[in-house]
Amino acid sequence: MDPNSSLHSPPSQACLHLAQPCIEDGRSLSLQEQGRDSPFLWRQVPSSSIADPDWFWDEHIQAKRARVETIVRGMSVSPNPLVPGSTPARDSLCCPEKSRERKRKQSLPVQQGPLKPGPAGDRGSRKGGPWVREQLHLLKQQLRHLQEHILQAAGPRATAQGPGGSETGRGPLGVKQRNGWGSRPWGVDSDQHQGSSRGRFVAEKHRVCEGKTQSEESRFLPSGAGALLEILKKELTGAVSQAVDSVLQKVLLNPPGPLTQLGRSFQGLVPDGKSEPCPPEGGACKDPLPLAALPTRAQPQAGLPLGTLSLAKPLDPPNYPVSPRMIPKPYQGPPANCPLAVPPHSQEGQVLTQLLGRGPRGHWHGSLSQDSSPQSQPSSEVALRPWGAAKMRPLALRQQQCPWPFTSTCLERLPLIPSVKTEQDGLQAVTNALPFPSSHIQEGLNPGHLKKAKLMFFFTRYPSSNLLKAYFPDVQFNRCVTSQMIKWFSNFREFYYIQMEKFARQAISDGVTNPKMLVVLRDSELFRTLNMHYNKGNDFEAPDCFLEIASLTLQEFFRAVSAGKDSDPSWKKPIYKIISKLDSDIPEIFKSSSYPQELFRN
DNA sequence: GTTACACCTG
DNA sequence: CAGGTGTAAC
Repeated sequence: MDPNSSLHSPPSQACLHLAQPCIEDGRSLSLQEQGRDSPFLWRQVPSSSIADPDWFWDEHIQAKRARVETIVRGMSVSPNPLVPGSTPARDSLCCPEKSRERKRKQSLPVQQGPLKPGPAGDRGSRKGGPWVREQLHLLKQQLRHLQEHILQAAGPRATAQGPGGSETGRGPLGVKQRNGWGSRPWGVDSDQHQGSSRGRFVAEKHRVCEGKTQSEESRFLPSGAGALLEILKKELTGAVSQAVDSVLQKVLLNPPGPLTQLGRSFQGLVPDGKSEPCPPEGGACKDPLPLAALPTRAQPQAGLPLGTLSLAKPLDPPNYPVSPRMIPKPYQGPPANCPLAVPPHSQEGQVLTQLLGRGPRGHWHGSLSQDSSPQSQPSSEVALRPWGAAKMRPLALRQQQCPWPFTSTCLERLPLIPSVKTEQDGLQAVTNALPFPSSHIQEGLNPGHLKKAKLMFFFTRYPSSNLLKAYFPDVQFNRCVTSQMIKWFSNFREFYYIQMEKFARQAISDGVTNPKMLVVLRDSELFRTLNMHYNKGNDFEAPDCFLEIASLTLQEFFRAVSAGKDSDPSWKKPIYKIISKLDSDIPEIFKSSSYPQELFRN
């Protein structure tokens, strides 16, 4: 509404407290540093096809596709985290009531356990990061090889494609491919979905190279073949790039390690059709923004007349570079295990699943195989989800019970399931090449949704049901689900206000007299408490606007208590009213159905 | 009557 | 975090 009313409160020290570690390119560098020779997958590529005659194009194409699949398949059996069943069977398959009880007691710990930061967390991130990088490299290498082969196949007509001949293709292509995700000639989403600021940067750089490369290649080909070649290359490149992008997105959103922070530049990456154009240049991808300069709406000014504050709670398109800066934190990710049984038709997704699942919070990233393979065998399903096997029951199974605590109302969801599945299947068919289907409606809320809701609390304390619907596109909202989610936020608020009151009283008892002295900083205990509650893994950086809201809330409590208003039974109401008007826009990235979840149920 | 909320409880 | 309850607004 009034984005400009975002009076950035100068006085708020919170805004100045921006010293955040910028680990931006730790990953990028690693990506390039990683060896480029990763032979094992490419051994499978029959080099003989290189010499295929022109008229063998079709077969050649098929072969290449097959190879891509093979590669992906090969990757899908890569080492996988294995977490010795720390998670008991999650759902009771018999009694809904029991199921609910169990859910209450188990789902939470499950979520919180791995999320818990701390010394023990190191293992995961250290493992996950390199592994993911390695996988990314493999993908990129494969892409490069594919293109080389294509070029070489075209070569016979052109220059000799001897050992040195490959240089023809390798030169320019090599450059292009080293940054695999930056090269998407056809530009399907190349512009909007760079997985990171670096990715974008790289992409720009290579677009230049690309033109040259292609023109060079074209010279060697007959016009028709050249066109075909281009198309092929685009397709192949696209598939791989998309996979890389997707993985990258997931990885970055749920960084296994000191990857990088990124803005919402990749928001559109999610193949859920809800992608949004990446803001033209500028801010979008440069994330390590001085948050202080962000258009945080509704920046409360402590001491400012409330009337002057932006009360808007509307959803303007937030240009809000959320700064889902992933704080590199040690995370104990589930150790890898190596699932052998892979549903044949979900390999691609599975690769990604594994990539993602290895992230620090494996339980967050679920296996996606269910979507792509509705009939996937339970056994393999379990095998693929070592870190939460029990929780990741095959959809088919889950659907037959009410997975959710709501015994009566929940039943109404059951009829929806078939259609949901149908939709998923359809999507799967359409987006066959897509790494993972992210647009599937869920008929219930899972821990990932809870996590997301908690993070959203940083931006909105009083979300409307419509807002929730907008930000949980993968949730099939019904009365039951809506109530649950509303209840979540109610609980969040409860905790929030309790803390506020507690700290306000403490400040008073500590002799503080000036409410403006009460500023919530990132290193303040209050913030830590809150952050621990809403952002346990600390994998998201709370926005500064939250600090400001927190500061204001604290001050309001302080004032009220100081003034003795707490004798009035409803003394908190005015505070609630104030705070309820200070919701900020939630970053668009949160609208992604796969952010930051993709949990076991997916 | 429904919805959303705060509050209390387990 | 969920359930229950009372309240208030629509």
